[in-house]
Amino acid sequence: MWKDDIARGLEQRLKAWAQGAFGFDVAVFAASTPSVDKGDLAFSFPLKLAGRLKRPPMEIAAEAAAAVEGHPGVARAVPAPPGFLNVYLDRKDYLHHLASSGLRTTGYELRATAPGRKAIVEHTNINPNKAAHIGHLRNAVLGDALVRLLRRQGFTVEAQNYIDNTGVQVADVVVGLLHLDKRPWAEIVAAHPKLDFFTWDLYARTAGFYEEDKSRLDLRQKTLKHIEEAIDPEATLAAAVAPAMVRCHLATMERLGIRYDLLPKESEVLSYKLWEKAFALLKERGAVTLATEGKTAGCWVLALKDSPAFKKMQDPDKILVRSNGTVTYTGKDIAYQMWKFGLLGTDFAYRSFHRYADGTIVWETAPPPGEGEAPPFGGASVVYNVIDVRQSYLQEVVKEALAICGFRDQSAASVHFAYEMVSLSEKLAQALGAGGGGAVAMSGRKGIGVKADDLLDALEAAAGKEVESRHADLPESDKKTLAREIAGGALKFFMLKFGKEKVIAFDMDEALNFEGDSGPYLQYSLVRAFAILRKLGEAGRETAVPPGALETLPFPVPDDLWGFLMKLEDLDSQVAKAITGLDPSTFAYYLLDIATAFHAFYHHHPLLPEKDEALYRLRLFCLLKFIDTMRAGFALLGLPVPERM
RNA sequence: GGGGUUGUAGCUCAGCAGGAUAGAGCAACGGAUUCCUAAUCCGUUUGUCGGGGGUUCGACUCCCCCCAGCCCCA
Repeated sequence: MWKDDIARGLEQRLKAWAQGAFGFDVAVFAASTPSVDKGDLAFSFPLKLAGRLKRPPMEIAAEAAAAVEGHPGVARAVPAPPGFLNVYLDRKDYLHHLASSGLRTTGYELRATAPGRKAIVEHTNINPNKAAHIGHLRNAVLGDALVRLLRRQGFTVEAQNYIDNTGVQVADVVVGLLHLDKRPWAEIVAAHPKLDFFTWDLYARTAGFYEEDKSRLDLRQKTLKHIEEAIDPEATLAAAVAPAMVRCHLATMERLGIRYDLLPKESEVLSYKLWEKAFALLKERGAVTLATEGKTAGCWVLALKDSPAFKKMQDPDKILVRSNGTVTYTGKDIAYQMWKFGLLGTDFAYRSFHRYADGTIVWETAPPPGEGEAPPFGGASVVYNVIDVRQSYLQEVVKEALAICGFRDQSAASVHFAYEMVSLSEKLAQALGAGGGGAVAMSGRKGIGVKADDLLDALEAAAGKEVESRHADLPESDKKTLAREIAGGALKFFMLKFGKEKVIAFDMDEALNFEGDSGPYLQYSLVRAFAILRKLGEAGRETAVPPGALETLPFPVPDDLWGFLMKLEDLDSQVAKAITGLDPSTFAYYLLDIATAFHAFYHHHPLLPEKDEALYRLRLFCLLKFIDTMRAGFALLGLPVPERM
C-alpha cells in the first residue's frame, strides 16, 4: 500500500527537518484527515511544538509544509488551522502506481510467509462431551480470524484446538451412559445421528442426577480414576465418546470454514510427561519451592510475590503441585505453553485424525510412534491463546511462570486473546424456559444454551427463504449453497462485529437480521460489483483497464472517487491495527465502511451508460479495486463469497 | 478486601497511540425519475459521551476520585 510508504517517508523527513530546525527530537506521525478535501495525510506535531517553541502553530506548520515540498508522491502540503499540516497526494501519480502494480485475480488464500515467524493460535477448545454452543462459536470465529490475519502478515500459523479428553466433563457423560441411559454405546450411535445433541441432554441429566443425591459424586471420582488407569468399561467409553464429540465439533466448524492443523490432547500431555519435564525445569531455575509452613505446607508453589502484577494479592503464590502430589491445571498449562515454544526438548508423535474434503489433514497427538508423515508442530515464536476472559488470571500466571524461568522472550510472546462471554438475551432466555431478570448466562450443566448447529440451521432456513423469493428458478443445490454461504457470512459477521470486551447478549432476531450492519450486507455489495462487471461484459464494454490507460486522464480525479480509492488502500494498515489491537472487530467495521462507500459509488457513478472513455476507465478501475480489496477482506475473516444474492 | 472490564441516541453498538462538525445499524416517519438486482440508497428526528475533578492550545479519548453492572482472585 503505497500511501503507507509515503506516510512513513514523510514522517522520517519531517522528523529530520525538525531535528535540524529546532535541535531536538520530535514525535511525528501521520494521521488521516477528517475528509478528502482536507488532504490525505495530516500531521499535528506543529500544534505540539507551538508551546515548547512559544511560536504560533500555523507558522511552524507553514515552515514544515515548505520542508516537504517536492516529496515523491506529494502534490502539495498546506498548513490548516489551528496548526495542522495537511498533505495532498498527487492523485494521477498515485493512480499510475496503483494501475501498474496490478490487481490480483487469485491468491487470496494468504499463505505467503516470512521465514522464522511462526505463530500458534490455540482456539475453540470445546470440552468433548456435548454439542458446541454459541459461546464456543465466538471463540472459534475470533480465533479463526486471528489465524487468517496473522497469515496475511507473513506468519506461518498453526491452528491448534486443545482437547481435554480425560477431564471431569467427559467423565460425567460416561457416568450418564453407565447409570442413566444404560444402552450400549454402539446402539446409541446408531440411534442418534447427532450424537453431540444426545450427549448435550445426557450431560444435563447427569448434573441433575448428582444434584438429587450428592453421594453420587463418588461415581464421578471413580470414573475419573478408571479412565486414568485404563479400567473398563469407563476407559473404553471415554475413548469412544471424546473423539466422537470432536468429530461433531469439526463438522460444525467446517460449516463456517473454520479448520485446524492440530488437535493436542490432554491424554498425550499426560502420557508424554510434559509436566514432569516442565517441573524439572521449574525446579532447576528456582521458580518453584516446596512450602514448609502455612496453609500451603507440602505444596510446590510458584512464587509470584515479586511480580508486579501479583504484588497486591493476599496469596501471591500459586500452587502447582498439591500436597497429595497431584498437579493443578495451572501446572499443566505452564508445561503445555513451554512445549508450544519448544522449551521442553520433547515432542509428541502424531497421527491423522480427520481429512477435509480438499485433502488437508487435521492431526492429533498420538501414542508413539504415531502414524504417517506429520508436519513439524510447535516451536512457535509467538503464541496466541484464545480463551475467555474468566481465565485471565491463570493465563497471567502462565506468562509470568515463563518469565520467572528466564524465558523472557517467550513470556512476552505469550498472548492471551481474552474475549467476553455470550449470554442469552432476556427474551431468548425466557423462550428457552430460563427466564430471569435481564440476560442469562448459558450453562452446559443445566442444558441451557443455543447450540451452534441449531443457530446455523435457523440462519440457513431464513436465508433459504430469502433466496427462494429471489431465485425460485435456480436448481435446489444452488439454492442450498447460497443459503449456506449467506447464513455462514451472517453468523461470522455477527460474532465479529462486537468488540471482544463486550458481553454479547445473544438475541435470535438480531442474529437473523440480514439488513444493515450484517454479513449479508457485505456479501451483497460484492455480489453487486460482480453483477456490474458481468453486465459490462454482456454489453461488450471493457472489463479490464488497458495498461497505461489511466496515465492520460484528461481531468482531475474527483474527490469522491479518490476518497473511495484511499479507503481501499487502507486494507493492510487495518490488518495491522486488528492484530496489534488484538481485535478483529475493527477489521469487520472496516469492511462495512468500504461496502458502504461502494454503495455510494454505485449510485453516483454508473458505468454502463458512461460514454466518456477516460471516465469509464477510471470508474472501472475503482470497481475492480473494490472487488480485489473485498475478496482479500473476505478471505481474512473467512466470509463466504456468494455468486449471486 | 484486591484486580480486571463495561457505562456513548429509545434499543444494539462503533469511535478513543488526544486533534479539525460525536457516528452506524435497529426502531419511527417520508421518499428513490423508462436507473449496472430494493438483502440497496436518500431524507427527517434524538446525545449532561455514567458523575466530579485534573493535565492540555485542544479530552468521548490520558490521570485521579466516586457511582452502577459484569467477571476473576481471596
